[in-house]
Amino acid sequence: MNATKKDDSRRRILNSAGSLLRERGISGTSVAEVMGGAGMTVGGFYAHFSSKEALVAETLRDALRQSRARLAAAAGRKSGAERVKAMSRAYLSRTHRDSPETGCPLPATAGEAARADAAVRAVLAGELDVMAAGLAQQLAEAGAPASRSEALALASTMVGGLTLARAVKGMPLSDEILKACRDHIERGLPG
Amino acid sequence: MNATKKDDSRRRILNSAGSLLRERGISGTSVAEVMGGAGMTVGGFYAHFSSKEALVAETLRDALRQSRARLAAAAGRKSGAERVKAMSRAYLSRTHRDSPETGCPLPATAGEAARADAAVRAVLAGELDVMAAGLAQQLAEAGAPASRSEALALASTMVGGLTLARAVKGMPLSDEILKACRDHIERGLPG
DNA sequence: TGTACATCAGTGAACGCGCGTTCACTGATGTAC
DNA sequence: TGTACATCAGTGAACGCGCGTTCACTGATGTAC
Repeated sequence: MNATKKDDSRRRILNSAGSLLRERGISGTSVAEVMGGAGMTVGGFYAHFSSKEALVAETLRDALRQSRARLAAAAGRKSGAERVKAMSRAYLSRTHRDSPETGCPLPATAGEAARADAAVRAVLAGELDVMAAGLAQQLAEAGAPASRSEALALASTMVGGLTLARAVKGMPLSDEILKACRDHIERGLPG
Repeated sequence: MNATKKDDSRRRILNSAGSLLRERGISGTSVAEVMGGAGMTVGGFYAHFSSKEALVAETLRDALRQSRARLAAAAGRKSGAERVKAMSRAYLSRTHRDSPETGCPLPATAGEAARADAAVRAVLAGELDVMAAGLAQQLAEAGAPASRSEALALASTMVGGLTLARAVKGMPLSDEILKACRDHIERGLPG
């Protein structure tokens, strides 16, 4: 089963939606603009997705997986506390703050997700769970007790810190928040 | 200088906007609905505020102050680590998660704030700074080193945790996130 | 090899709707004399 | 005390616009014979 032209179009739609969603959130992203970014016009959209909500759910899943893969790549071959530290530094970096369109979709979308439909929220829950499991494993390897609980708190600090840093971007407080979260996380790691 | 009828109307507009903004975020809140909630019609709005953005900035300042006062009330006469613990428990509670319209405006608005105009972001920075200073003082009283930095990380964990808990509201993961953040914060407190 | 036909991804214009903002007007209130 | 006038908060309809979604159509591609 080769990749058809339609599969290719769908990929381009998801990539376009991925960038826009990360940069402007759910309500800030229009179907027409997504299609434009994919090199097509609005009318063709419904041959690929049944609604904007369906697109958002698919795109979020896709973007969250990409984001996890990126973080894993940033951590290289490290493991345990060193791996968590590398991930925290990559996530809470100025680069990540200033390049939302290629990063984690949560800062731009998590607030809106509370009001999104069930499919969107289910995707979020599923991907968050995978993310937490991965972090918990590294924390357990590092010898941390209550590693799953710690992993969820870690994720909350990273998402909250990046969200607040972006909200005050351009002011000294922004860098200060990133550094504070990085330091806090590193201080809490075993070893 | 008595409170005039106009002052009273302005107050009602701010209160209405305060509830809606906390519940639905910036783009989810319309000027017409705000005015309806204040018992008036759309047309009168511009006698009180020059634009929706101006209303959002004023409302955010107002709501953030209210939220700080509420947290302070929840902590009663406690001080130091005990005070921080009480605030963390109140902030990361199921009640707060399930009653956004009377709580902290950050979870619903911080993601959007990154794309809001300078006035909105300046209000956020100012109020965050006051919040951090207050927390830092309690942490310093409790004997924590780097208390300002810790205060910023604490705020990030609370905002991030509540945002994620709301995004997956109705699923077991939601309660789990709240508890994980509370436990993490309490584990990090001196004493 | 060539012709006729079916399929279907994508186009482009249109739809109804809600948005932020504007504006001519109303009607209650306060001041001037 | 009573009358004329100015003020101005609030009304309600209208504006232009962008949104998500629909739909008749196009034109490239593949299959049948």
